[in-house]
Amino acid sequence: MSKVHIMTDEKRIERLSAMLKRRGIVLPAFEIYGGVSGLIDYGPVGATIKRKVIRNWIEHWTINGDIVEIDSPTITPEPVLIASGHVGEFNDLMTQCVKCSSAYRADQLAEDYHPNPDMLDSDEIDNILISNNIECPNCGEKEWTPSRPMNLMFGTKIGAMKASRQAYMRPETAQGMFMLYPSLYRHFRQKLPFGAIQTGKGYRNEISPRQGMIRLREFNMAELEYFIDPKNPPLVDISMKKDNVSLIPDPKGNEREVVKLSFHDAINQGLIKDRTVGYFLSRTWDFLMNVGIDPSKIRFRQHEGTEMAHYAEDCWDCEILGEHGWIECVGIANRTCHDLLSHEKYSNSNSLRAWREFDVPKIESKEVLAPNTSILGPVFRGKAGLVLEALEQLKELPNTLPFQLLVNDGTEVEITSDMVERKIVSKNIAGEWFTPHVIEPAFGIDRIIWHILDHAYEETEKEGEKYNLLKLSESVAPADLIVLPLFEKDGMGDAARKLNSTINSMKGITSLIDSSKSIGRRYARADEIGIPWAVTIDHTTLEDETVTVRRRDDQKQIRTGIKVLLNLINSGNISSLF
RNA sequence: GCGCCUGUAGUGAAGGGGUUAUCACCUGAGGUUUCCAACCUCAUGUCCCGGGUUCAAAUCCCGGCGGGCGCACCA
Repeated sequence: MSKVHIMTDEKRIERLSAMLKRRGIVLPAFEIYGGVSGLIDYGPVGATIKRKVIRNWIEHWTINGDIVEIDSPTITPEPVLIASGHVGEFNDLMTQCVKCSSAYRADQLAEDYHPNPDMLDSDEIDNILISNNIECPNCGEKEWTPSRPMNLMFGTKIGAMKASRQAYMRPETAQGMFMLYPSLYRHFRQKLPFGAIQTGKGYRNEISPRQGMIRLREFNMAELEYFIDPKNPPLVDISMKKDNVSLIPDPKGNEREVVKLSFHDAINQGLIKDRTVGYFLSRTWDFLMNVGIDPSKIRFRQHEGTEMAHYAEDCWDCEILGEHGWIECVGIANRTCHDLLSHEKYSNSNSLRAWREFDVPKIESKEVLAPNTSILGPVFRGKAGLVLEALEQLKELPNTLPFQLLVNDGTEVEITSDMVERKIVSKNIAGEWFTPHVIEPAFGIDRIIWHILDHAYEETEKEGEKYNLLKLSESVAPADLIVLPLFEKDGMGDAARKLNSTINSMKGITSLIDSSKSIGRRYARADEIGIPWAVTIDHTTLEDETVTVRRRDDQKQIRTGIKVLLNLINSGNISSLF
């Protein structure tokens, strides 16, 4: 990742983090036992925000019907991750230069001294480093720390004792979608394109988790695998996408400059090469708008060849600017057929393909030597199968019979004219099997939530005092509204409780109630956790069934009837009051 | 993993080898109050963990754990 130095306001991060902790949004996990780096809790307020972000994400992708949700285990048997490449990629031995602390893959240092260094264990490879006086490429020193495997996956065992199988906590949810490909293919009536999404936990045993919620050891992922026929890519229409976005394309000419273009133009000008990738970039943009990310703090950056993941053919990151600088929050990769092909190879399954029908069936006719098995069989006995195979594979037919046929076991046999019949066979070929390509948008939910909070957090002043508010989008706010009795007495408290339970009985609507301390303080508390609307019950309410509705973002208040308000809440349209 | 800095109520801070660790805000109970963190009374709650030095450790030392930054690593 290119280094980006942004002036970050560390004090603001501290104040924001303190608020998140104080208000039960995001907290360090296991804190009474000292905490564990890279693990966090979402508290009573944060868990709701997280759930709403994920729900928005699921609805965003499933709305067209071509994408379905699945859910698979986090514990994954080793062969799956061998096929996916994770075991190989993650099990490298690392060593460090004692002098300058540069870290290297030990097998790469030992490359010239052993034919197959990645097969060695750490003692063997340490010996090679010492006995060959291998120098540190950085400082030239020849002293190395003992090498150790840098396995970024959490290992575990399925079952006990001898019967147990090696397994890992999944490092990504994507493999679950590939495992279910056969089921998805049937579900979608064997027609591409289609996709599957999954949200859930992923695990990476990071060497040094940093930056709060940015690099976690257990984190929330949301991934989409969209399967396409590369020869008939889906028709996507993004002509409506006129918003200008910031793009940093991979330069052929070594320029890494931000280009402001609409997705539509970026595709038409060839800046985004794959239309389908472009479509998902624009849909990603839409999602980030929905959950309240600041559009001026988003950019899409194409990976350079060297940083491309081991599977990806083309890759764009969506980066979001926050207090930690530009952070990769979404990766959109064209993984091509890599995963399905690899699983097909390792699992011996033949159901990881799709059928492509030709527009016009192909008629293939060729001249063959059709075997007469009643003669061939008795003559060649055990070898007959090999002979048949060799006959079928024959590229050029002999002009005359008998002839010498080379069989797969290296021997030659004589084929006489009574054993075969020369004839022309024609075959009607309606289509072909192929391995679909897959486009993968992968979202880091925790990173997105951090930026939602970061962008929504506003520090202002009110009558000389500091005043914080969280201007969350209604779609991710921890509650839709809060009901506040001006006072507990004279029946206002009862009226508030009644209204609150009426609102909460509406499907999908969450209302809170708060009656402790002064009204100003309660507004402040609600503002700080981002509740967009406050409904206040006062003396007038008791007389004429009206309440005041207060808008978080400008503290404006409007008086309206309870019945009118209930209708607006139900239709999600409170803002039309203002 | 290395280096530098760091850890005191829920939050933010002060202090510091010796009686009962200080302050503000927050939180809770009661009072007061006719819409934006008001006020009064009372209450709850803290020295990250382990070891060492010492008559005595929250304070000094060592280690661990956590946090921040830099280097390295990072799908």
